[in-house]
Amino acid sequence: MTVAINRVKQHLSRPEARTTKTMRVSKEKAAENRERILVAAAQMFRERGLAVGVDDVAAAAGLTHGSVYSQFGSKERLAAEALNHAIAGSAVKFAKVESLADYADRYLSMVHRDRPGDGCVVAALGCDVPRAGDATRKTFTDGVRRMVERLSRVGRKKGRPQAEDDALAAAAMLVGGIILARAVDDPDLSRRILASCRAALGAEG
Amino acid sequence: MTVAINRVKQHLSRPEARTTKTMRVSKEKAAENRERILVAAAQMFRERGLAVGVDDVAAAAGLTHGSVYSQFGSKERLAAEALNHAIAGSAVKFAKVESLADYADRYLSMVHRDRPGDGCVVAALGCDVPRAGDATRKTFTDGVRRMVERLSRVGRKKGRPQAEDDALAAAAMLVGGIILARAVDDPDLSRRILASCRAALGAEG
DNA sequence: ATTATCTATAGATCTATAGATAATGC
DNA sequence: ATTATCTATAGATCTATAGATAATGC
Repeated sequence: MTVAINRVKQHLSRPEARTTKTMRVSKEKAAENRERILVAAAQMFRERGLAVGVDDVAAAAGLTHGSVYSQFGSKERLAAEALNHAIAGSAVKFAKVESLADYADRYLSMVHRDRPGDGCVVAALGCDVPRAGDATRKTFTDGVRRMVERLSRVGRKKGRPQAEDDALAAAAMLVGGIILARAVDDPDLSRRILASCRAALGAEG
Repeated sequence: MTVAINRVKQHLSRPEARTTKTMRVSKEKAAENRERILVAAAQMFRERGLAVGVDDVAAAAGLTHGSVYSQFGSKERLAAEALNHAIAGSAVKFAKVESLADYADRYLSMVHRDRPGDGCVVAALGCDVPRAGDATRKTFTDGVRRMVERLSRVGRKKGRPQAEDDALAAAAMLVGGIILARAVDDPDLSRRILASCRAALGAEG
């Protein structure tokens, strides 16, 4: 339904084009379209996996798949750019976090569990990435690095030489915790998984 | 290639059928075929995700997809049974583990990382399961429960009331650790992830 | 002249079903 | 008579490309 609305909107904004089939848009508009494709792709890939079709992504952005190919050339490049976009968003979201406990509280929340489309790429696509293309894997690895860096910066025992070890282990527990909480079909077990991981990482819970 | 060999084998075992197109097999043979489909499916789903086609699975078992539908009725039921088969296999593998450190050492190994087809279903398909059918999710949840039970049984601090909490958090770190180690495209980072998680869980590393 | 977009379409795949086949197992 | 299997095929869907279109931006 968003699709139809977007399509209509674009037509309404240029009434003289109503009878024509296609049109070329301004550079500004094209950049806007590109951004809209990226936003849609970033959300849909996280929600439904990398198997989401190019046509679905395009439709969600109010365009056709031809436009996506014109902008990105291939699905692989679209995926890599979309992941990058999502990772940048997460970096902003967690920029203000000040302690590991705080990080865990936000990351291992019910909200994050229930809204994968707005959440961490690593948790949403971790299992799919080994089967994805090189560009996608590279972008993903960058996301993991950023997450680990932030974790080692907010780690409680900053002086310790094992700061990076701690951050890597914490990242694994965060990612594994959300993945398990999402996958399990028992709401109570799901809640216990999140709570246990939060507790293990020092959050009050 | 395994495909072709299997097909030939089946034909060689009944030479009089060589000229015919199809044949019915004995109950015993049918059960054998079913088992072969399950083994192939369990491995392929873990390696390549639930998106693997029915035809690919059938071919790997030396049969056609029609046979799979005759045996399982739908892809969903095949997937659920295949996961169950794989989970049973893992239970056997980890039955002898005696401590959390031992568990971590085996689970967070390079061998496990590099052979997802023979490894833990939870780590291989955790991200895909939320998007799968109910039967698949249910079987998966059962697998998580079994893993957690075993972990709480081998937990170092058995007397503690938080035994289950510890097991849930440990499961998250194990699963997250393997997933990250598989996804990342930097071998050194991958090794460090495994080592850090092993250390955090008390393994000597 | 360039180019973002659309339409149409090719060529793969994928799940599922229908109908034929022929041996099994009663 | 039953049934495990195969073949053929329907009907979706998916990635990608070619060619047309028409406004932009020089």
